[in-house]
Amino acid sequence: MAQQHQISKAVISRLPRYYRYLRVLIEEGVERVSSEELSRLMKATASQIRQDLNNFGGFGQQGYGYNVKSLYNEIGKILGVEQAHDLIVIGAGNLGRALVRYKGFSTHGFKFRAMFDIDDNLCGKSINGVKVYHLNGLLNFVMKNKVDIAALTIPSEDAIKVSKQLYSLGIRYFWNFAHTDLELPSDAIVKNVHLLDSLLELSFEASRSKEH
Amino acid sequence: MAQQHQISKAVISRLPRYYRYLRVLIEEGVERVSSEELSRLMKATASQIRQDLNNFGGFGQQGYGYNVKSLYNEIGKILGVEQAHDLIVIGAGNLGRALVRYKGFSTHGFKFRAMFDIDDNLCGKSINGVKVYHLNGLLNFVMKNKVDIAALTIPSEDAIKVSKQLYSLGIRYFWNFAHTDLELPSDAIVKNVHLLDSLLELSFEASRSKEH
DNA sequence: TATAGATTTGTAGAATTTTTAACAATATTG
DNA sequence: CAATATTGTTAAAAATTCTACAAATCTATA
Repeated sequence: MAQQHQISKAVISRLPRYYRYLRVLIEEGVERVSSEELSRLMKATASQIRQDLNNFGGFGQQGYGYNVKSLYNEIGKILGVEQAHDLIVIGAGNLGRALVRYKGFSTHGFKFRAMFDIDDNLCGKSINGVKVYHLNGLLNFVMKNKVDIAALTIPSEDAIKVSKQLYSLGIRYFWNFAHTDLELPSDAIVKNVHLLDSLLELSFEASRSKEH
Repeated sequence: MAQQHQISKAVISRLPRYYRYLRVLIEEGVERVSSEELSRLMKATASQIRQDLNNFGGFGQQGYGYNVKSLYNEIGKILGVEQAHDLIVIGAGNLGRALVRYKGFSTHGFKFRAMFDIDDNLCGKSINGVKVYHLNGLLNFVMKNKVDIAALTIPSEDAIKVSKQLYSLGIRYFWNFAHTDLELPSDAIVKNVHLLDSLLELSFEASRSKEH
């Protein structure tokens, strides 16, 4: 096994962005790229790019730069897109439906296996080929199927409750869209998408500039 | 005008979270809170909380702590929830619809004024009281109405194009859900919600832990 | 093919930013 | 009024970013 020195959060959060830009370069038929070129494109410093990538190994070559395709693949490996990830979505409202309908996830190994809701009008339906079950069937489903990640698109209190159930069933990865923090043991890994928080940051900037 | 020393991004990104927790405390009828109590609740250090809040003024009192309600209001002011913010949503798909349907935004001063789409089946409809117009009418609408923030829930290329148009019409605040960075002058302020990026971070953690 | 000059990485160390610790100053409480 | 609680703030520690450059490779040319 390779060395497993701790990668900083700041670095991890930038990886998907590198991945994104590299994909664009591939689509444009670009074969090689230097950290300098990439930095201009991404509005980052070349030094940061080199240092970030070097956390995972020397992907570049002096005098040449980086091979776009192979760097893309390496970052993909690091991000785990080569493994299949099985997801369930709790909540089949607009947000949940938006998730299962977005094409981009499936091309990176994410497979939506089921949705769950308490609304009887939704249960039994299929959204983009993903079946909606009643929340009552959640426990049964999770015991019988491989589930890696649970996406939570339900109100805060429900999200806290359901995430605890899912944790007790062994699920450790949560993609949380509820407007609250989850209350889980520390080995659970939660990625929050707090839309109001992000909108408030925008509001902060907007109000602030008006003061001048 | 008060001093306007630069507030760090890290601090700003924590403000909405303070705001969220304080609201919960208000709902629970809690009148005062110390940085120590809050830190336990929020899993942060008390020191960080005190220092963050102190960027904006001495809201606390030695020997007492912080008055929950007044701190909540102060942070609300800082975040600009007292001003009305007029939003438009570009893209009336599931994601756009999820935004205009979510109750939480309107209670903080955010008003969705219109949605725009190119799908004729959607145009003319109303979603949660918000009318969907054809994208052709965007320019006209923006010239005749106050628009503070544009939410973009359309594919990447379209988002880049439309955001440039909106910028040229004077809009400076963008809430971008497209899977790309926008290409705008530096006085535009963009908050990105890159769902795939956030899912990939989760995938990174999941893959990483499997290696052990 | 050999070679000189240009390019570009990987990395050590400096600078900056962010977080945490510690405590004097001050208010609260009984 | 003494004991306790808790802030605001200074200073230290830790984390992150940037600068600078030696080492390695590439490219063009004779």
